[in-house]
Amino acid sequence: MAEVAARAGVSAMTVSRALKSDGAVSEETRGRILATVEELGYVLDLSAGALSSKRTGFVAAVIPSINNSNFSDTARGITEAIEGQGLQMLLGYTDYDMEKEEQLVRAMLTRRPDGIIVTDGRHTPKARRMLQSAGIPVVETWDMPADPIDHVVGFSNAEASRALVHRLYQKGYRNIAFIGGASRRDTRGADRRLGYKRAVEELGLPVGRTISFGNPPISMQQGGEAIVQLIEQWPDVDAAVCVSDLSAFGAIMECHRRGWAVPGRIAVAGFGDFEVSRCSWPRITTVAVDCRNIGLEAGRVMLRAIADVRDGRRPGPETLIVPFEVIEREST
Amino acid sequence: MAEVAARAGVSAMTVSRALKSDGAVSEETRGRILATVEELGYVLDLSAGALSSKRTGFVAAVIPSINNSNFSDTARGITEAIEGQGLQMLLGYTDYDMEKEEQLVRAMLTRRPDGIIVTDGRHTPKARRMLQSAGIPVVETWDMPADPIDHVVGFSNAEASRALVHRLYQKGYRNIAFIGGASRRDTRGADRRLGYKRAVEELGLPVGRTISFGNPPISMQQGGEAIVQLIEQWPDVDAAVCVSDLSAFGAIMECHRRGWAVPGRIAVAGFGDFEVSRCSWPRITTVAVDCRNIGLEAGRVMLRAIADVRDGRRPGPETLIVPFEVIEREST
DNA sequence: CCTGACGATGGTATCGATAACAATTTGTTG
DNA sequence: CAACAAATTGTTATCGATACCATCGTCAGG
Repeated sequence: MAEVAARAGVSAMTVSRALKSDGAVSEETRGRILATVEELGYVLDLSAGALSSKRTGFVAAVIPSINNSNFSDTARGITEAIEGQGLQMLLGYTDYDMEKEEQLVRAMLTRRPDGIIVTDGRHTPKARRMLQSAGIPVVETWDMPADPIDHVVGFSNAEASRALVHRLYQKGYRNIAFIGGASRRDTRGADRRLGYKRAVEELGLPVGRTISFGNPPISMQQGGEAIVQLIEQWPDVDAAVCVSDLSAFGAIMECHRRGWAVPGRIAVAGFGDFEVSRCSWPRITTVAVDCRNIGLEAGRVMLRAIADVRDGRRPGPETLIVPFEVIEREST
Repeated sequence: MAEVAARAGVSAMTVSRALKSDGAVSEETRGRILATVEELGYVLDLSAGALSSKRTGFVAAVIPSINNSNFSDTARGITEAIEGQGLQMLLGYTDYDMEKEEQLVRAMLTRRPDGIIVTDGRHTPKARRMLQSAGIPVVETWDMPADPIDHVVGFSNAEASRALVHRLYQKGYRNIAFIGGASRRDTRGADRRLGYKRAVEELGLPVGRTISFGNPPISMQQGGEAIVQLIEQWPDVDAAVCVSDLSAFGAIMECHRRGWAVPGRIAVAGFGDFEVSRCSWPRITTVAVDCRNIGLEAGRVMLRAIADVRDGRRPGPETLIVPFEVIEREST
């Protein structure tokens, strides 16, 4: 930067100002400086700027999986919201593992992000403590935490799942099962199972029709294996609620292969409104959440929070509940 | 850090050493320091360390889309390779847009990564120049660039597509079409189309059976729309090669809906071996590339290159060709 | 008992930018 | 044209760690 400054006949400070959009520099000087920058191929070093300004321009985002289109949509939403504001997303994934989340949070805080967005309402005690004492805005998403750390942009997975079961009941199904992961690592999956459980209980339906299969993320293939197991174990089941659309799809395809009509022999519903659910045949009944919008809103909450910190304001945490919708299609 | 140092009765330098794995500190002192760190809840500030050590510990990774499981698998591979080496991935996506790639590269270089991995062999002239003059290792992946910038871990999309068409020919198909995106933004898609073109020409098959539909990423739904258009335009077509498995899946589902047998009325093949191709019915013939492995290898090449830079070595660029495989399934 | 090697630790300069304030120039108004 | 405000630019200290070199014991070998 000193070199650019010398060449343009100004001080380094003026170069610095010329390179920020809001810098107070005369148009003429800015032009000259930008030309010099171009000429020398100079690239600003934000890692140095971060040190003096005490703002890195990073927003850390922690998602369970980068391969799950629901969460990558959320990541896209976050990017959309913050890019253009001079912020850059620092993305990491936990593989649905709270221990890994803790490590990741630790690693990210080491980079001194201006804020952090996590995709869960539950954390290890250490992770929680780190998030609380980091001194930056925190947004928890995709969940309704019982005891929020700071801001929240989410919905109740249990409520959504419950609503889906009720819808199936209205349609006439009376023996409804749940297919989900075997591990409790996936807290959202656990919440969906809980919602299912509540619904069958309050509807007076047979309970305990639950197949647990594999570790998250539950794959299409596991859905296929699970539905076979389900039908063997409880032949009278007439509908299956799957923890996600992917397992629902796998289940339906396995049914096709075996000549079981969907619906007819068994109805299958999913969760998440993945593209495959809209394009497969039959199309899959599911719960749609606007994943990208969760990211957008989380990003916006983060922008406001960062601006508040910058300007010394101290407003309370925001809680945003995003809507979900049960979408009925041909699979039920 | 000064506070930790004072509390532990040592200098800041010793604290710094205690916090690196390779630091030369006596076990006793390290123990005392780590205890103090824990007690105070101190978190190392890498953004400051980066400035003095001139190594940020970032590896920038630029992929076309975060929603495409092929590329997110590659990103996972990169993470796997570099994490545990004190490196952190800085991920960005271009939406298959070379202009956006340029902006992204610019933004990433501003963070002074220790290396950068891009998912393409073609770039805007400016992007190319920036990558060349950044003074850090560059790995181009998923492609075989005509004129590599530095290291390469890839394969020829054209060759893969050509091999697929040949396999269809062996199976007896004689009127083979291609379904791809309308834009030339997706350079890999363009390469696949090129390979298709070469194959039908050298096999003496009818040429020009090409449907272009929508912007990348080509969705499932667009695959469905495209196959209808294809059959209307050339009713004698007996096989369709799709630019990706997702469009192939959409096409097959649309055929189901309309009662067109796959195969029979028309065979459909994809590209990428997405999970949906293994789990749908019929399962989809495709070209499998080990996406995660591309990331792993790219990460390893990067690790070596960074170590070389650190130790002042200056070996030539590596080129790694990863294998692809045509997998024949029931859809053809 | 001296010497040199080595392990452990400390002191100081420095990485490359920006904040904060100071200084200078320019413009405006009565 | 004086006087003051606004716009522009410069100076210096600083952000929080690490590189580099110096220092101080300790111990083995002669």
